[in-house]
Amino acid sequence: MRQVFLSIDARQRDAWRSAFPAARAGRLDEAPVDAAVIWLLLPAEANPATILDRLRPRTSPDSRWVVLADEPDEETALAALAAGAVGYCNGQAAPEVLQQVATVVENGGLWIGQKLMTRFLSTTHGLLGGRQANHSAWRDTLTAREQDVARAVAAGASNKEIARQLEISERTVKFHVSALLDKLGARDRLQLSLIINGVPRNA
Amino acid sequence: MRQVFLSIDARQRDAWRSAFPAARAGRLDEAPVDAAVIWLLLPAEANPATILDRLRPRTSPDSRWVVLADEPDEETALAALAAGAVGYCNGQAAPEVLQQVATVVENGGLWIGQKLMTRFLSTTHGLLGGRQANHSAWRDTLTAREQDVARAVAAGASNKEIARQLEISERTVKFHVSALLDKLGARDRLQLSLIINGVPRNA
DNA sequence: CGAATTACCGTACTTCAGTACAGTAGCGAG
DNA sequence: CTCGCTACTGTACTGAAGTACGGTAATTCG
Repeated sequence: MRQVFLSIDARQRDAWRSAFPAARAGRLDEAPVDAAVIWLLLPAEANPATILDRLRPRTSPDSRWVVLADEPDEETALAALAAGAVGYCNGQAAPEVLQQVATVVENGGLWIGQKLMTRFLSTTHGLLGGRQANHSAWRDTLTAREQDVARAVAAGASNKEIARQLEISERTVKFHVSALLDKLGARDRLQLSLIINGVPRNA
Repeated sequence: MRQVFLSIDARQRDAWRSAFPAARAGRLDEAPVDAAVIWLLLPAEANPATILDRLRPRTSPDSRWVVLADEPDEETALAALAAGAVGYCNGQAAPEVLQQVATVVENGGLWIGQKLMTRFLSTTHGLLGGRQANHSAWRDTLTAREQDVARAVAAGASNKEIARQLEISERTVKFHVSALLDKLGARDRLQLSLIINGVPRNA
């Protein structure tokens, strides 16, 4: 049996069900589990480490774990991976995505999702003292002044505030903002801030 | 063409060659590159960020990058991933491993190798341990519905889009957004998104 | 020199966000 | 049963964001 789905209360995930129609679902405290990939739906407050540790003796040493979370967050992802999981993704993900995850982890890969990855990396990179000349992807298309405005927008400033900060008219701020939206393909300043802050938009 | 192998001096990798006999190899500074997976053999002293940034405009935005290193190290791995690579592995790896890496990254996965992964995690985990009260701080003040709206706003959706997503009227979305701004002390939805996305506040 | 780029500013306009001030309805606690 | 909380909706309004025209001045580059 390749895939098994486990949850605490035998809750079912429709997306998962349709991704792997032939697979089995069960409860966490069940008898020995044998599968290539074991999917775990954990409640938000649960500690992945404890659960994985309790489960490990009842499973084959070479099965691969994927933790599903309804509200993924960085900390839990780290905890899950540290506890031996090789995948961490949103429980509401589309069936196609889940199948992709399966392919990846079965082949020895690691899946933590694009969104988590970015945040994860930005945090880590800063903490490790890496020089932050990294996300220059957006930077090199922009002029110096546009970068000033971009930073201010990304920090949540209004046009009026930016105008005061840079000592230019509000009209000129709008001018630069429009250029930024155009160059970076954003619809409004919020999406602009997501791009600049490295938060990818969802599909 | 699915795989392309690039290096600075047209050096060849036998392992890679036999993993993908049909694929093409070339030099870094070549004309536009189009491939699903682009393999990059970088010298130890090179900065992955610089090279990837220089290369990015000449490639399709949805190609996946794998950086090969003769002497893999944690810092370079981080730099490569931060610069947009989705794989980092030893250039001397066996063909079977390389094919596995290809499968993983083509399916949207991330490959950084078992050894690096463990070191990586232990470092990160320790560093992140301290500062963790922030992410769920906003969650427990909010009702279930407010959290739905909060997530959508943070992702950059407009009121109209959220209304469609949640199947409620635009007016109700505004209602929830106002409650969110009040509860979380944000001035507008941009600041709200910064709070929810965990982007630190500056002046 | 002309052309392109950058930075700057103005008025007028449309669209959206957010608030004010209403209201209905369900549900659980005291 | 009333009180409080939550979810939902409506109309009307203000102000901000963003666009569409317009313009001047300085710089670099072929």
